Amino acid sequence: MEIASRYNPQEIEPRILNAWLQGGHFHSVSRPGHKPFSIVIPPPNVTGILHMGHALNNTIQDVLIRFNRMRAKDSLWMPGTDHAGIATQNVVEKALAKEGLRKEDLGREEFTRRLWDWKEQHGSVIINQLKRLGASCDWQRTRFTMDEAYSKAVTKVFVSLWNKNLIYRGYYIINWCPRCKTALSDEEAPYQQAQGYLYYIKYPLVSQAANRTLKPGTVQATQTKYIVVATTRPETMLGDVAVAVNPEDKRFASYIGKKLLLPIMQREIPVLSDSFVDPDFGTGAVKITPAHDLNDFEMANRHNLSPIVVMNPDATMNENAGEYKGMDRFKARGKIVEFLKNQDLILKVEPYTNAVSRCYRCDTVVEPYLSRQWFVRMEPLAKPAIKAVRAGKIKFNPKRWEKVYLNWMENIRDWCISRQIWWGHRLPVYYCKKCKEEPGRNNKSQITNDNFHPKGVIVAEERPQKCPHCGSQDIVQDSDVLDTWFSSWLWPFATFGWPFDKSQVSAKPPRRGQSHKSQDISRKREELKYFYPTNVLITAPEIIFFWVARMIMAGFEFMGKEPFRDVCIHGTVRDNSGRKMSKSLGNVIDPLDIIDKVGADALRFSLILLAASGSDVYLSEDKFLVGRNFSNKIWNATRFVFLKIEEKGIKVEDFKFSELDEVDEWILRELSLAVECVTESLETYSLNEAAKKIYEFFWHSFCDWYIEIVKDNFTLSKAKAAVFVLLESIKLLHPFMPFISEEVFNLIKKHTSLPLSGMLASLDWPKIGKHACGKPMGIELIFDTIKEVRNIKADLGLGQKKVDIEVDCSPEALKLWNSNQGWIERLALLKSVVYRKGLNRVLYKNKFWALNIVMDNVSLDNFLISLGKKVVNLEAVLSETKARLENKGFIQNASSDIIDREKAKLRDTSLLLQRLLKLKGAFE
RNA sequence: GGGCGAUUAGCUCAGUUGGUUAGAGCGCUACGCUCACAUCGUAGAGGUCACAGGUUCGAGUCCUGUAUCGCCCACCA
Repeated sequence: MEIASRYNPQEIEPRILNAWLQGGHFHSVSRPGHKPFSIVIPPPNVTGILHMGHALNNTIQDVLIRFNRMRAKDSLWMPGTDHAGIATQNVVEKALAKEGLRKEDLGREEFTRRLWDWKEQHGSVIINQLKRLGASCDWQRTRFTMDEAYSKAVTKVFVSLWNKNLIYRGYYIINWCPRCKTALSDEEAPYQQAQGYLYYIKYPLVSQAANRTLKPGTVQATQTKYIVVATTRPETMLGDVAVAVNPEDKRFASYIGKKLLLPIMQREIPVLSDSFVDPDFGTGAVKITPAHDLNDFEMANRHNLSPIVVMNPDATMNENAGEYKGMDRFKARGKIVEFLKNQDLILKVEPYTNAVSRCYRCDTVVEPYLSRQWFVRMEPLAKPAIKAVRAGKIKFNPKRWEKVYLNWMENIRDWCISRQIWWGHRLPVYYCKKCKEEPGRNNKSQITNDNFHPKGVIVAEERPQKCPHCGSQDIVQDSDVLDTWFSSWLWPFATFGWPFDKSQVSAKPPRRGQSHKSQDISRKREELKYFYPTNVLITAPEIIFFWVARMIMAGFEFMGKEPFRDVCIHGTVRDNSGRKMSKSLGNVIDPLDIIDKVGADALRFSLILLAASGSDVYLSEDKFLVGRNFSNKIWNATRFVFLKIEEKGIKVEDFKFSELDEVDEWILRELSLAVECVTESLETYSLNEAAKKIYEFFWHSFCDWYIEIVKDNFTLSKAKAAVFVLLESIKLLHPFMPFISEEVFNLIKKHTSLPLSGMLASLDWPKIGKHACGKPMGIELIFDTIKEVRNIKADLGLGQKKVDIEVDCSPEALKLWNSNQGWIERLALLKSVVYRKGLNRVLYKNKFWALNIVMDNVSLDNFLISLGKKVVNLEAVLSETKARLENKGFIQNASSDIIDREKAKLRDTSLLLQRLLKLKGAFE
């Protein structure tokens, strides 16, 4: 026998993978008259390496894709990677640093070339890792967000939004990393708790402070009236333009409209009222620094105050900072505090824990910074996206995420899309130098957001030859690139080749009668029409805002349709104590390591079992043993079947069953129920329900009962049934454990003469109900009897000893017993079964037979104890049931079948109880 | 500060519209190397379903409140 007794995924998985890829089993094309099923992969970062989150996310997608592929749908899983602007640039910059170079040393062009080199060399790492996981993506279609065709989509979208006045350039407070010198999105600047200080600073009233200079040795501020403001960043006070209080706050009512003298800068600033100010926080008065704080910026806008930027892009103080010019922001903070202390302008300093944003790549404290950036106006885009979800066109699963989505969408803010880095899609924005100088990005003290289409700014898909306004050829392109998400939000349709630009070059040779370009384009158009909207998007909760919501908006804006019909949000993968897995915590479990140890199938199956719909997954290495053990069980069940077939020289050529007995019928019925359950569960995205059902059926029905029963009576008929069940089981299993199921399929082909060909991945899904059998069967009662006999034997201390039993039964039941006696004796560990009328003791009884175990000289202690427990239980049930049936309310209100059930229960329980009491009495 | 979720066996979780004696896996205990599998088999122990009220003939399930934990959002200087 050449089948190993242990399943060895390391040998099998690479071979199967290769066969799938060679056979083109994952490629899908649109076929008129067929049904599509499509998913676009959440594109991993091109710098990424597979982590458990990916493993879970992609396993779920693969299960759905494989399931639908087997249901003969044209199943397309679109793979690809994301250029991940800052992350990738960071990786390459680090590599450069090893050569002692900075990107500026190379210049933009050369540095970008290096980035592409890096991508060519390392960009497919995660793709190959996904293949090892078993992901059945249509790999021929693998896309990259900076592919030429994809980039055209990005440019087109930018221009289109600009033309509709949905993109504008303007000043706003953004997250600014002074080290990277770029704007960051909110997700790129996560908050961290930081220990700092809250400084309470006195701002004197001008009426009293007028003509007084607040310099050392002159008038003491304590002698004047003042307002105290609290701040964590005293250096920003140099840019203060006002102090705000709550209009309801009586303490400050008399100050409103008056002027304060801003210490150090000696600038007069107004006291204004704004309901944003929380009278209960700090002193109830807020300094307004519009250029360095988002709230202040918005308040200043409300009150028509101009911001004053006091820092340079590298976070040193600028010329607006007076004597602190050139000083680093933190050094300036110290100096300013020192000065204020000397002036007695600090009331107190309190330790304070607040949230500080840090750059995710270099950990530098991010500065809220007034800067000229490009924005997308989101509200108009959000409207149809909100409507669609409300109308149920797009469904979230679990549903609760819908609220999260809607809440964000209804309070949506404009999207800062420009980044001051070099890796990404460059803005299709050109400046005519003659019409208008390219504006400096920083140091603006004026908030003048641009008009709709300002002069000298040209937004176009192609670089213009000359300025349409003045004809000048002195034109420069904006140096910024777009936020990575500005390309990912187009993923569900841009991956199909949209917008089908004619200049796209096809790699395919032209076909007869049509130029290859137009042929290619019309095919792509068809495919988009066929596969879009995609069926379902599988992603993690933290991606809802960045990506899911934006894809929905882009879908409606550019396709006029939702990008997907269902969104499944799965949980986060955590370590066993609930912490997120991260390199810095050192609690990462590497999926590739698990694949090496137990196989991709075991990894996949374990993950699905653990990931109950949308709940977080707590992992430790031992949790993968479930999958490993199950693999081995499947393997050995298969091994057993073919071992027997070989031993008996049986030829299985077809599934024409001529002589099914009760046991065969039972297992076929169980199989049918499993098919039904798994199918329904997969249709409703209850993957773990489906996985559990397969596990339960295969292990506990097929292996524990069926195989055990047929072991010593392995006929042709049994072989057929066993192979049939095996074949149908691995079909059910295939979406979850594609490798082992495929290998079992190979073995079936090898050891039988069944007309099977191709690969399991392309086979049809089992039909529901085909083998359901309505025949009432006593076989399950036999199972119960065997269990009960084992149970009693264990209590009697006869666990592994063979015993004689006596059975009293009807002639009909006797037939059942006789025809199955062999395996009954084996499974219940019996020496013999004697049939006789009337037993002098009944240990077990059901509707059809009663049974006694012949025994002498055994300890009855345990048996009587468990008998006693049973009696107590039954008495409780009995009195409960009685009480229920005597309850008028119950009789009046409960449905008739419930009442009937209770009546039956009363009958059965009291009979059983009587018998047990009698039995107990006989022993005592 | 708002919102959401969770709380069921030692651990991780199921429990469908309220209706038999609340289930599974892992772990644990006992026995067994029975010729597919010790990555196995058989049996067993283990739960006042977080707490307090309420609705109901009947609540793990519905309502209200409390506690603890977790997550998300937010402009609190």
